[in-house]
Amino acid sequence: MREFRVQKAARIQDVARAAGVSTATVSRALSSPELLSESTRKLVLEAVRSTGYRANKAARTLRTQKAGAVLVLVPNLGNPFFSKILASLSDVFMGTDYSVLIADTEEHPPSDRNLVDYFRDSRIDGMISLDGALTAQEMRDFHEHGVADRIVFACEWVSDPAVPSVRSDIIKGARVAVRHLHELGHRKIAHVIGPEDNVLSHARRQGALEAFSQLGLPMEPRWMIRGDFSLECGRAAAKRILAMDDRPTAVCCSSDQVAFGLVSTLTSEGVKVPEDISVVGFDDIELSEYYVPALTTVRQNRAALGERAATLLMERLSPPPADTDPKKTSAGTLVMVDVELVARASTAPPRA
Amino acid sequence: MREFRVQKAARIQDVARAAGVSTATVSRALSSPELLSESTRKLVLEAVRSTGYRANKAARTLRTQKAGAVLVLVPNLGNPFFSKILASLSDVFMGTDYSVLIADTEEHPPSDRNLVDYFRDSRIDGMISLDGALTAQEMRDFHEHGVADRIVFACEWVSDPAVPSVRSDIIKGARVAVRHLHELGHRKIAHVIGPEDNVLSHARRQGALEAFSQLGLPMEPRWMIRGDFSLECGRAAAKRILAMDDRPTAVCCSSDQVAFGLVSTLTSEGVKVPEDISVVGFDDIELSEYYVPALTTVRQNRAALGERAATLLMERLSPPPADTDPKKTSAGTLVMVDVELVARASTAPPRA
DNA sequence: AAATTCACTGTAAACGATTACATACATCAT
DNA sequence: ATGATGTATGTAATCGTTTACAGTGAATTT
Repeated sequence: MREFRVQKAARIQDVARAAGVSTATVSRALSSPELLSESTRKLVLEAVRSTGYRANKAARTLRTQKAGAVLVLVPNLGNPFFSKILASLSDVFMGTDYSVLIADTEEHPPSDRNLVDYFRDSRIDGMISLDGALTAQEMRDFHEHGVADRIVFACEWVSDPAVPSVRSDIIKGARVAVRHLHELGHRKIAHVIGPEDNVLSHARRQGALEAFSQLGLPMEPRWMIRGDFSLECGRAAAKRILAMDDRPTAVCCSSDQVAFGLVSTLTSEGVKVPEDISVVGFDDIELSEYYVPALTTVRQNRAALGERAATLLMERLSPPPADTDPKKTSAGTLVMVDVELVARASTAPPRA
Repeated sequence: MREFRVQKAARIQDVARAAGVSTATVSRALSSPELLSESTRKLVLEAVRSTGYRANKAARTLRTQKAGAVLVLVPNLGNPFFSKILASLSDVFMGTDYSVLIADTEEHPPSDRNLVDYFRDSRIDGMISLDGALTAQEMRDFHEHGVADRIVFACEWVSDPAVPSVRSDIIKGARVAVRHLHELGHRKIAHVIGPEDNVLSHARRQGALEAFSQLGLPMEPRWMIRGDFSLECGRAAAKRILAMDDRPTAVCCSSDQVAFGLVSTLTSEGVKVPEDISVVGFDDIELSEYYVPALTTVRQNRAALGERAATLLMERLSPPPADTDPKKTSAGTLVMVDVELVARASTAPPRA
């Protein structure tokens, strides 16, 4: 095996010596080059190059009180819906001075985590939460430690007007899903809805109700199936539906995953989709287009959600020059991302 | 809106004052409590509690030269195969003093990233790469800066004996897939294989060749379809197959995603799976069980892959007491994780 | 010619922990 | 009584930056 000589990392002092200047000058050459004369700057930069110098992040963080990192809170990293948003977030931050830390909230409930500590021990400057289920206590902690304005919610959110959020137009999403089914001729429409305490469930229900009342359809309580957003929940919903005397002719699901669980189970029980029952998903993850049948669904622009949330957080972390109207950023912000129906093969007119 | 008084964070000095001891004692109370007398320890811990003290990570990192963080390199965060492994990795580290940093290598090719810098500026202590496509230059950098022994590969790997890796028994996987199809009666078996330069493609091919020669089957070059691991590639492969005069009766795919793309396209062209063509995937991601038809595939134990990689890295970062045999850990390690065939509905005997 | 300004650069004090070394006191063997 | 040993604590140096402040000439103003 080859031998390598491990060279000790150069510090700013070494660069200063190599260039024949003070450490202050080296520091300035890197962070505020406009303060230096053309010649010194070149000199220092050359010394930086030749020594292979790289500024120590810990020292810099300690001195500047800026961590240069953000934390992303993901409810379930294994879920492709979230992981795609994470990908888009990380893309934005890669081009900046911020590192991206992640934490999966699923395995770590509020009791055995302490989010505000990430701020307090200067590991992070800001946070993006894809999880709307932060506790009231946690939000209080954020306020008490003055970091509430360095948090952005994406997808889900908490009802705290001080904390901005980026979200899809869920209400519209639910509405267009129902409209689509109505146009195809469906009148008996079931819903698989998320957990009671979830903000998305509320919005979804509101959109559906709006559409139903506008179309003069009754909202049958027995066709509201409570669940969550998982594959397993779709399977359970299918079983509920199969057991009904008077089955719906179409189902709106709380996520694409639910739709997959539903279709898979219906199909293996001999109920055809879309011939016997039409199914609409929600999210439009990559796979939906390749499902059998290709899934009709409401597209959430996940790339945009991530990108907007990241941008929003960065703006808050390093506010633009002070001449900007302070009122503009001081208020809680709400960025709404449009959704659209993607009609594919899992929906069709009901049997005559 | 409620007003909050933002309290300035307590430093170790404040705790020392509150407890009437020196900062050294406070530090010891937290990191080596056995050095202190029972009474002082209690005294300090109470002061820590009352001041709400939390040690500043940057200062600690600077002083101890340990970052308390690891970087996970993911080829494509949006891919559920990887994100599940990431979830499992992050789970292990959550219980420790390490934070998890992530970087998506897809959007950031070797040219515009500098991995060794993460080590050099003391942002991280170690790294886990799910990407086997690190350049030779990058590996050389790691060696030169003496950090090669703080890297672990998972799933994919590079051919560097000094760097340990955790991987599935891919060769066996390919073998059992072929055997399964053979047992069902298939003799005309096609393969969608990954990129030429990918380590997994090699292993896969080797396993398939072994099985073919043992079974006395010929390996028809025209049934080797080059591709990658994506949905789109599955679609392309389907088109290739549809265009053939003499079609295979079964196809082994390089991933479940490829299988989805393949099945989806075959089906929409009127070719039935498994009646006309059987399809075997690779990975067994959550969705495979819920696909239509449920996908026969080779299960990679993603939770184990992540967990083992994380454990392996931690061992290397904080080696067990020196009385352990040094030879045991100094050599490159290879942890092999078992795979198994999961027979579901996408495979069946060929048409008579 | 003196005073003022300006453009650069250097000196040294932080930032907030950890830890080598020194010290103090009690205990114990001789 | 004396020195040795051990236990518990304190003092102060250190990690590697950034930046307030001070200083130095040269250019410009009065």
